[in-house]
Amino acid sequence: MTEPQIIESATPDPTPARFDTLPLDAKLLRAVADSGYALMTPIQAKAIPIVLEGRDVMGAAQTGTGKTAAFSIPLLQRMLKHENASASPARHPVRALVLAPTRELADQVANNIKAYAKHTNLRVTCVFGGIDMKPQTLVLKGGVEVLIATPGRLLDHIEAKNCVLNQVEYVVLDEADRMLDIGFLPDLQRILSFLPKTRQTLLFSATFSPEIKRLSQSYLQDPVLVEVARPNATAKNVEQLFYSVTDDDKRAVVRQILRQREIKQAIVFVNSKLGAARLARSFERDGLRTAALHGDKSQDERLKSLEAFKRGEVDLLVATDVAARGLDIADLPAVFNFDVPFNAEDYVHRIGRTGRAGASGVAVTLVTRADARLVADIEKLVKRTLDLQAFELPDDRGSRSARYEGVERSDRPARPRREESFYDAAPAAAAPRPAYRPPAAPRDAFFDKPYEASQRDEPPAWDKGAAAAPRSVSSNIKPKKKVAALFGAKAPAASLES
DNA sequence: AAAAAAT
Repeated sequence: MTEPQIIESATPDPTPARFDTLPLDAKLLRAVADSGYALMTPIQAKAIPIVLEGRDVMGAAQTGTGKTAAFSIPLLQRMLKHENASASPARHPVRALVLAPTRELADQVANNIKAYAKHTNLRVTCVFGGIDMKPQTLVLKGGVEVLIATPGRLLDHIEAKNCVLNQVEYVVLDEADRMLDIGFLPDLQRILSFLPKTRQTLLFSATFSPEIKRLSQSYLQDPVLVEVARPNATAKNVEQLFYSVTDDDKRAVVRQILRQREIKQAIVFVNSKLGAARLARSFERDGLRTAALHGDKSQDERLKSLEAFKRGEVDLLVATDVAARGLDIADLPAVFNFDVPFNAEDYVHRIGRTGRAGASGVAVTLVTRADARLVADIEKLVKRTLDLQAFELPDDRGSRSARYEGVERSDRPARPRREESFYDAAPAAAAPRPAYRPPAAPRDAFFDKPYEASQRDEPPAWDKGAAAAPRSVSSNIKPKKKVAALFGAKAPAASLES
């Protein structure tokens, strides 16, 4: 295997190039201008010319820097330029396939591509699960050139022979490292088995572990690695705060920070669907306009929650990692990690929901003593020393729910409906005092010393087996054996690390 | 220890 060519730029070009300097069809340039873009971001400036050349690309750039446009605009240009001569018009084969790991992201990417393609004759559609297949089937049978999909539903359509994929010329894996992880890989491989071997393949993500880089080489031909800044880097414009808390204090801490920093909107990430549902109810009782987004909700509810949040009708979106990747919510000021994510990569993606397109944002991560390993993993991945601070709540906790913690629900006094808004009704307002003390008085020795990746506490019960070997930073693909098994003996040896 | 993606 040949070494991939590496195009890298640590510092953004000081004079960003304009889209209209690119050799693009006027129809595309007009659509880009309609979208309000004149200047390219660094990943766009680097990747678009290479995609236009027809090369396979692995593109890595920080969250919120316009990766979707970086692959879709040159892809549309190539489709306009290179008519599919072999296709018989009656068959309407799909020419470009874009795969995404969540339904909401597939929908968003499809809407972007539709906007860029609006002056062309290319037909763009999106299929994903959770909704009726029939309308999707009708559209597919009518003919579609650009198909955006989540893996499961696409396989359904393939099996039902609703779409023809044997003439696909372009494949994009958005959030490529997620698409290549163990949970998606079997579906992905089945889908790829229906596609021609000769095609242009594009992989894009903000995070690529060395293992995934290696693995992805078996899906790329003579690829160019386009990297803007260090891989796995977090956006510079996101302030990252880490507070040591107890589980019981978490909700009050979030409320306190919302008030203190006057944060009007935030995503609160939790690690489980049930946790998301419960926490959303709790914030709702506190008078915050809250919506939940997780995989146990109907697709209709999921889209409604997200739309309400985007429209600003909702203050808090309590979500699982279904919302961690790719979702573009304009001007979101804050992200909370109510639970520390299990995968360090997901930390990078979660906090990437704020600070998009150059805006500033704050990311607050609540850390309990059980999270030491996870925080160390994040530290190692983002190659930053994380400053863990103690968080002191005001004496009165400012909340009924905190005071009645542990009391049977039926024993609680009926909660009066709030009339004032959450922010106006601040119960702690009478006692203005700093929300937290600097870590001068750490709670115990655990929080006293800085985390180190090598620091190992007694392994938790669930992780006894792994205690001997150091934990992989890329926990997505921890079970190396399984990955190797999928690829048999011919696991690719070429590495992008040089 | 979990979520996501098909039903």
